[in-house]
Amino acid sequence: MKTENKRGRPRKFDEDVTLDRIMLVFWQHGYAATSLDQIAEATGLNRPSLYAAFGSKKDMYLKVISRFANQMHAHLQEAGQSASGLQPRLKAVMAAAVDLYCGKSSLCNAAYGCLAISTLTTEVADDPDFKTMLEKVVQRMDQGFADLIREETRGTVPEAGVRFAAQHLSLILHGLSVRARAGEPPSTLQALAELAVDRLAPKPASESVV
Amino acid sequence: MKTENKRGRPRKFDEDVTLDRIMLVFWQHGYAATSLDQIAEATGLNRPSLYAAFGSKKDMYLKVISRFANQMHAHLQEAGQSASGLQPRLKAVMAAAVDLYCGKSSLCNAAYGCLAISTLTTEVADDPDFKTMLEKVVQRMDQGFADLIREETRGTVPEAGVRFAAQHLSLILHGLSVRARAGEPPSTLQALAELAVDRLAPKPASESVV
DNA sequence: CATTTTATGTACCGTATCGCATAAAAATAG
DNA sequence: CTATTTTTATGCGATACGGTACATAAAATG
Repeated sequence: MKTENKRGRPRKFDEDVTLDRIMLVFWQHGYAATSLDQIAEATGLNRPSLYAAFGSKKDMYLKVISRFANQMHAHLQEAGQSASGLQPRLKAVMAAAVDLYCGKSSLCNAAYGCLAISTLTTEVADDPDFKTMLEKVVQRMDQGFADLIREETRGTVPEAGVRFAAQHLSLILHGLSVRARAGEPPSTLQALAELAVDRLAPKPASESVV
Repeated sequence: MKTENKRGRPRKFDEDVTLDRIMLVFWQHGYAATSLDQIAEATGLNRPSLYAAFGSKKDMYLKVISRFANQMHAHLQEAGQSASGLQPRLKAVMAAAVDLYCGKSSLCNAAYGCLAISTLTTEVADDPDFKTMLEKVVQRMDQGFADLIREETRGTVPEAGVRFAAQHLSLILHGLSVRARAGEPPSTLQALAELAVDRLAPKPASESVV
C-alpha cells in the first residue's frame, strides 16, 4: 500500500524534511525577519510550491511551532524515562532541554534556545493566534512536568502543589532558553538547571546557596 | 546656565519623551516587525527628524534598549532598598519586576514582559551587536542581584556562590518575563517569584513544595 | 536686516516584500 | 494517444520598506 499511485505529478520533496528546514530558518531569524525567499532558498522550493503545500508564511510558522512542540515533548519525555525517582527524572529532563537549547540535538546544532520562547514570544503582542499558540506551548510544558511529578509522588502532594512546582520548573526552562540564546555556556546552564531541581525539592533540605 | 541659546531652529520635541514613545513601539512589536512609519506616527515626527536625532532604526533600537536597561535598573534598585534583610529585599525586587512585566509601571501599561528579553532575544542570532547588547543586559541583571546578595551576606558566602545565586534569580526573571508576555496572570507570577526566593535561601529549610 | 545654523516637511529612490496568475512539466486514466 | 490532474517554474503587481535630497521654516548671531 506504499505505492498509492496518486494521479498528478509526483512531489519532488519530502514534506517532513522540508518542514524541518523551514523550522531552522524561523529558529534562527524569528518570524518577522524571515522572508519567503529565505525559506525558498533553504528548502530548494519556489514560493508557489511552498504556498501550495503549507499555506502562508504565518501558516508555515504555526505548523513549524506545532511540530517543534511535538518533537520537544517527545524528546523530553524520553529523557524523563531514562531515569527513576523524582529528582533524577527531573534532572534528566532539564539536562536534555539544555542540550537542545545549546544546539546539542538532532533538531538544531546552534545555541538558539527554544524555538517558541526565542521567536514566538516577540510576536504575541500583535497577533492573537500567536498568543494562543504560545499559551498552548507553555501550558504543555507545565503539563509535562506536572504529569511527571504526579506520577512520581503518587498522590502524596496536593494537586495545587504539583501544578505550582511544574510551573516553576517550566519557568526555569524559559529562563534557560533565554540565556542559551544569549550565549551562556552550556556548563553554566546545566549547573543552574540542577540547582533549580535541587532547590525545588531539597533532599536533606540543608545548606543554602546564599 | 539653563538657557544655552543654541543657534539654529529649536526642536519641537523632547528627546527623552520621544525615546520613551519609540520604546513602547519596539516593546510591543519587536525590532523586525516595527517600521519607521510606525515610529513616526507614534512620535509625531517625520523620518528625517528621527534619523537626524537618533540615527538608523538599529541605532534607535539600541538606544532604547540601553535606556530601558537603565530605567529598569534604577527601578529595581529602588525597590530593593525599600526593605531590609536578604529575602525581603529580593522579594521586593522580584515583585517590582513582575509588576513592570505585567504593565503595572510608569514605563508601560501592557503585559509585554521585559523589553530586552521579549524582543531582543529574537534578533541576537543574526546581528552580533544585538547579541552583545543582550549579553550586557543579562550580565547587568546578574550583577544587580549579586551586589544585593553580597551586601546582605557580608562575606559569609563565597563569591562563586553569590554569583551563582544571582544568575539563578536573574534566570527566574527571564522566565517571568516570558510568562508575563504569554498572558499569565500577575498573581501567579508573583507567587512563582516568591517561591523562587524562598527556595533559593530557605529560612527554616523545611517543607518541600513537591 | 542679512547671515548662519539647525529643524521640519515633502517627495523620492532602489530594493525587498508577500501573494498570485499563468504556463510548463510529469504522471495517471481512459 | 488524448484528457485530466497535480506539481513545478517563471514572473508579475501592488505594496511597504529603510534611508535620503532638497526645499522650506525658524531661531540666534553679527
